[in-house]
Amino acid sequence: MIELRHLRTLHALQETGSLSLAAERVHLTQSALSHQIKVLQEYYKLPLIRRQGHAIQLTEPGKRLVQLAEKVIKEVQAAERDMARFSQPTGGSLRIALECHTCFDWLMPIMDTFREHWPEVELDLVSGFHADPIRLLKQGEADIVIGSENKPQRSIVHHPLFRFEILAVLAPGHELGKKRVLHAADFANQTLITYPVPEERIDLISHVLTPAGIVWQRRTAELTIAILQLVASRRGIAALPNWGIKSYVDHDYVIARRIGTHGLWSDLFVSTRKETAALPYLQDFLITSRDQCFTTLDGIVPLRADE
Amino acid sequence: MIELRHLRTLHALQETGSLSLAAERVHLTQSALSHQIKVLQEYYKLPLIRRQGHAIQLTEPGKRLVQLAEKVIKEVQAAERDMARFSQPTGGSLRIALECHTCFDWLMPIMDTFREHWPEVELDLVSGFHADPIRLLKQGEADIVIGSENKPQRSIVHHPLFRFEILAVLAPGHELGKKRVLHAADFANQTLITYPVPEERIDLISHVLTPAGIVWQRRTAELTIAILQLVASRRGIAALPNWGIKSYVDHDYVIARRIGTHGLWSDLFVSTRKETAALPYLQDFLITSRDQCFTTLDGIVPLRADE
DNA sequence: CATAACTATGAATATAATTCATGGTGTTAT
DNA sequence: ATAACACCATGAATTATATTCATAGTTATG
Repeated sequence: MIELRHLRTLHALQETGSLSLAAERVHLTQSALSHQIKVLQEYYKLPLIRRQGHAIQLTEPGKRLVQLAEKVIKEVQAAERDMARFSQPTGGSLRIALECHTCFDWLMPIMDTFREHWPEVELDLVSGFHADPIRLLKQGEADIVIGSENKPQRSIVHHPLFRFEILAVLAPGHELGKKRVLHAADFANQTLITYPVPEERIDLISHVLTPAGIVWQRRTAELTIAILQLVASRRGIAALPNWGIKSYVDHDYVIARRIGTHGLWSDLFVSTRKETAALPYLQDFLITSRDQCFTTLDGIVPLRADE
Repeated sequence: MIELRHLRTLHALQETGSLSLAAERVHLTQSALSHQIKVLQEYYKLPLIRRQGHAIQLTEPGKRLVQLAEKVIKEVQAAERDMARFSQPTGGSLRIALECHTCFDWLMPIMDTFREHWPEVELDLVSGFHADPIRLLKQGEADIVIGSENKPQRSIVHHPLFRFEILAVLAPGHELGKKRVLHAADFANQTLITYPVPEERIDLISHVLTPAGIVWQRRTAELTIAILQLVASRRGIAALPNWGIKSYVDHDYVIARRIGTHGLWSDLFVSTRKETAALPYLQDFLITSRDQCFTTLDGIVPLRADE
C-alpha cells in the first residue's frame, strides 16, 4: 500500500532527477529509495522510472504518482501549519535582515509565500546596511539574518541554506574572457563593481585579492541590474552569485568565469536566536526557503550538517 | 511523521465514531489504532480525540486532520484509478443485475459516482426480474449481481456487502403496533404488500411464515414508495429493509417493528465471475459501494469474511 | 449489580523499512 | 583505450516500527 513516504520520495526524485540526490533530500540512503521504488513498481505492476544511462526518467505512471505527490504534500503541509497554529495561537513576528544584497532576488517570492501561509505573523525587512547583522538578532531588532556568517555562538543558531559559487562577470569580448579561470593576479588594476558594503564583506576581496596583495579599483552600485549594466558597459568587472546572473549569461549579455581553480564558493545561512529556532513558522520559513531555492536557483549545492 | 496509514485510520474513525469499528474497517485491531492515535498526539503535541464515556469525539485539531484525510484519500484513490487504467487500458463493461428491488434506492448515487470514475466502462442495468440471477453471470448476460445468494460456486465469487435488518412496516395506530416484536403468528390472515417476485424470494415468507405454516394474503407493488403508500393507507403490512424506511418512520408516516426476537436479517452480496473479480474497476465499484452504503445507510452491519 | 462493550497500555511479536556491502553499468577524463 | 568515477540495483543483515496479545480500567446496559 502506498504511503506518504513514497510520495515524498517521488517528489524529491522529480526535483533532483537522481536517486542519490533525492536520497539526501529525504534523509535516506540511495539504496532505500531504490527499494522503495521497486516496491511501488511491484505494487502497481507498472514501471515508474526508466533509466537513460545515468539520468532517470519518469514513465507516464510515474508522472501520475508525482502529480499525486505534489498535491498531497501541499495539503499535508497546509494541515501541519494549522496544527502548529493550534499549539501556538499567538501571532509572532519575522523581521528579516539581509547581509547579501543579491538575496533580494530570490527572497521576494519566498516572502510572498510566507505571507500566505502565516497571515497572522508580522513580516518585515530590516532595512539599511548593518556592519554586524548577528548583533541585530541579539538585540532583538531582527528575528532572522540571512548571511554567510556561521561562527558558533551561544544563543544563536545558524541554519544552513545552501552553497553557491561566486563568478567573475565580464563584458563580452573582455580581455580576461579568453581565460577559462581567473586568478588573483588577473584582477590587478581592474575596476571592481560591487554593492556599497565594506571591503571585508566582499568575498572576492577578502578571500582572494587581499591575501594575494593585489591592488584594484572599486566602484559601487545598489542593484544587481545596475552592476550588470556597468559591467556590460565595460566600466569594470564584478563578482556575483552564479544564480543571480544565469539568465544574463544565457543571453550573452555578460560572460562569467570561475575564480580560482576550485572556484570561489560561499555558504548561506539563516541565523536565528535559539528561542526563535523552535517556532513553527520559522521552521516553515526554512523549509519553504530551501525548497524554493533548490527549485528556482541553478547550480546551488545543499549544505551538510542539517539540524 | 504522519503517514497515509494514519489518515486512513482517522477517516475510518470519523465515519464509525469508534475505535473498534474503525479498526475493522481498516483491517487492524483496536489496539493498533489506539497506538496510532497516541503516536500522532505525541507527534503534534495536541489531543486529537476526547472520550465522552464510550463515544469518541474529535477535537478541533483532530477534525483538521480528518479534513486532510478526506482530501488526501480522495486524491490517492483517483490516482490509483489512473494507475489501474495504465495497466489495463481497455474499456470493459459493468452490467448490473439486481435481485432486491429496494436496492435501487442506494444504487443510483453509486452508479453516478462510478460513471464519473470510469467513463470508459460501459455501465448498464440488466432489467426485468430474473428467477436465477447468478445464471445471468454464468451466461455472460450480467457482470455483477447484487443479491443475497452466497452459495459457494465454482467460477463465481460472492463479495460481501453488508447485513441489514428487515422490519415489519405498519400504519400508525395499527393493532399490531402495540407489540414491540412481531412473531410469525401475528401475520396470520394479514395482507402482505410485497414486490412482485416469487414467494420464496421474500425472506419474511420463506424464513418465517412458511416454516410456521401461517396463512396470509398478498398484494404487490413495484416501487418502495408505492408499498409504503399502501401500508399507510391500511391496505396491509410490509417487510422492508430498515434503511429503506428510516425517513418514513422518523416522520411517523409508518411505524416499524422487529420480526422475531432476534430480528429478521438478510445479507447482501455482490457476486461476479471469477475473472471479473480481479478487474480494477470492479474492485473500485466494491470499495465505493461499501463506502457509500456505510455512510448513507443507517443500521447496516459489516459482513465478516472479506476477501 | 453483573455483564457486556469499549478503550488504553506495556510487553512480545511480527513485519517492514533501511542500511551495508557489493557488483554492474554508463560516463568522463587522461 | 582504459582507468577512475558516479550512479543505480540487489541480497543479506540490521534496525526500526507497527501490530498484536494479554490485560486492566471505564462506562453503558439490562
